[in-house]
Amino acid sequence: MNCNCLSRPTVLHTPSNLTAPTRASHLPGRSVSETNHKSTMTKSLPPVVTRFAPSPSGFLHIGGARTALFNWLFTRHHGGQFRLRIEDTDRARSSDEAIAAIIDGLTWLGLDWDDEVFYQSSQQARHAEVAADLLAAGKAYKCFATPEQLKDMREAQKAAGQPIRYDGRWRDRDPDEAPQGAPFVVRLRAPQNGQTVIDDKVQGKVVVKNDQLDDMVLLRSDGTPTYMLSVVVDDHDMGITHIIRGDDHLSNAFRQRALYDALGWAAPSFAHIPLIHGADGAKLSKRHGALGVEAYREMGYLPAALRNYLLRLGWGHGDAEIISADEAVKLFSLEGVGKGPARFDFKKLDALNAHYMRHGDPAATVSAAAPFFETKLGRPLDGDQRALLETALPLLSERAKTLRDLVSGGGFLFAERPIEPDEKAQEVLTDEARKILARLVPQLEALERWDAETLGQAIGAFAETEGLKLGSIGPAVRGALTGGTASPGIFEVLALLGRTESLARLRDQAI
RNA sequence: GACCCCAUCGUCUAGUCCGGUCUAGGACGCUAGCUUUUCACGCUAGAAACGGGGGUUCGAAUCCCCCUGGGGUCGCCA
Repeated sequence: MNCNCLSRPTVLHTPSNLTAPTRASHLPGRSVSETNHKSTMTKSLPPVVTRFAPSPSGFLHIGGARTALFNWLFTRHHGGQFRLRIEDTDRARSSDEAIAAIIDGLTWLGLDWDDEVFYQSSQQARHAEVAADLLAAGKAYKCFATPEQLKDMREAQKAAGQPIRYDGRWRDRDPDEAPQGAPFVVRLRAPQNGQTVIDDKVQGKVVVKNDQLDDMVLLRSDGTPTYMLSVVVDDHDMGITHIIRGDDHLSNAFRQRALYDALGWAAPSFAHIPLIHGADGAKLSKRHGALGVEAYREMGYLPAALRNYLLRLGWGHGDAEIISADEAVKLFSLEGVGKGPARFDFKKLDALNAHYMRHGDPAATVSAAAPFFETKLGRPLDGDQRALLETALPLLSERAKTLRDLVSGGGFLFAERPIEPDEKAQEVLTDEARKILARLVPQLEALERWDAETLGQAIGAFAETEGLKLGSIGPAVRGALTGGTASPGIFEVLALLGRTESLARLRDQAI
């Protein structure tokens, strides 16, 4: 697979990091020249510029997050620029909350973008101007067909078993035939013969006959640009070199390609990555399991784990499974992206999350876990408690898949006395067991050192003098200390809780 | 319906481009055993896939065709 991107002419693009970051500086608009400038920049290859262009009508869902990740990885791998563009052309369906959620989600995942956020709606005038130019050049035309007429047309086509597409009724008709002042849309006069070939970086060579494509709407009857026009103009103006996006845009690419050609612009490279499906194999949509990334955060997943999981979903590199962000940047390539859709599997995400909790950066895990503990406790963790959490982390994470599991397994650390043993613990804390506890307490009180090893020896010796096996006193100690029947080893728990608290909890249950 | 895309264990994938080293590898999950103060972790072992049919070839998971199955798109949404 060769990279024809290297020979693509680039647009003259002001390095945005050199301009003052004013409110308007990220609006290239008509200041962008269309001059091909390859000769003056021969020594450096055209830089890679990618973009993630979500529509702010929902939240950053998992599929979008992966698209962003792949763009980010590809860009960082090539040392290029990764831009964030909010496709808010449809103002009615856009919301500030959605924009905030997208930005929060990307930030949480550690996907940083270059330059300021670009808002597509800020370019409407530019888009309309491009359409006007096309109209003037005869490459676009006015279509006076009403929505009702088009609806009828489609129904007729469907009834006749014909392909559904605009029939070109105004393509060659004299605009003067339309009623005076009638509303119209502007459509692209797309080629009707021949074929269009897109050498997709993931899907390979894809060919579509031009007679399959109809004349798409560029400008709505209210004069606003459609998505199809906006993306092409913005991608061009922003100097985007590689468009990496969901598979669902593959057919759009052919229409957009026609627009590029009409405009005389070189099209960027395309890479259409497969969509993510739910565990049942059905498409992951907003109403079917497609959660926003914040939902994964709330479920207790670490960003590093989710990122690693998303990376491996649809991309592979030999047997590599655990891949750090740095390694991913080094290894990532579009060639490694699979062509088929992948199903989302929580079990594997769990496994990855467990790995990162156990072997990742402890400080990051503690920071991520703290809010979960605080929510559970209803109060903030103080410095000592945070430190306690950090020392307990290795023990706790061995028993957890998510940060939530950390809370359910480590809640005893911050529980307030007297601890209420749960049902199972109560069964273990028989009168007999409580008496044993009473005899154990003085033995522990006498200890000079209070660490797991010393405690282990002391309790072992106690068991021996009592003529008991460790297994018959352990559960009671655990029940008294944690209020439950599952926890890290009791010696470790004793050490974690400290002498004062441990003894107090044991006395609470002893009789 | 039309057009386009895809197809290896239950799931994610390696291998496919450059046919033989594939009695198809890894990971998650699953099963069994070991370890063990509980729960886990860990370790060991195991079950588990080239959708079907035709070709091409000495030889095909790998190349070609058809079928089947999945998916996407067909808006004055993005």
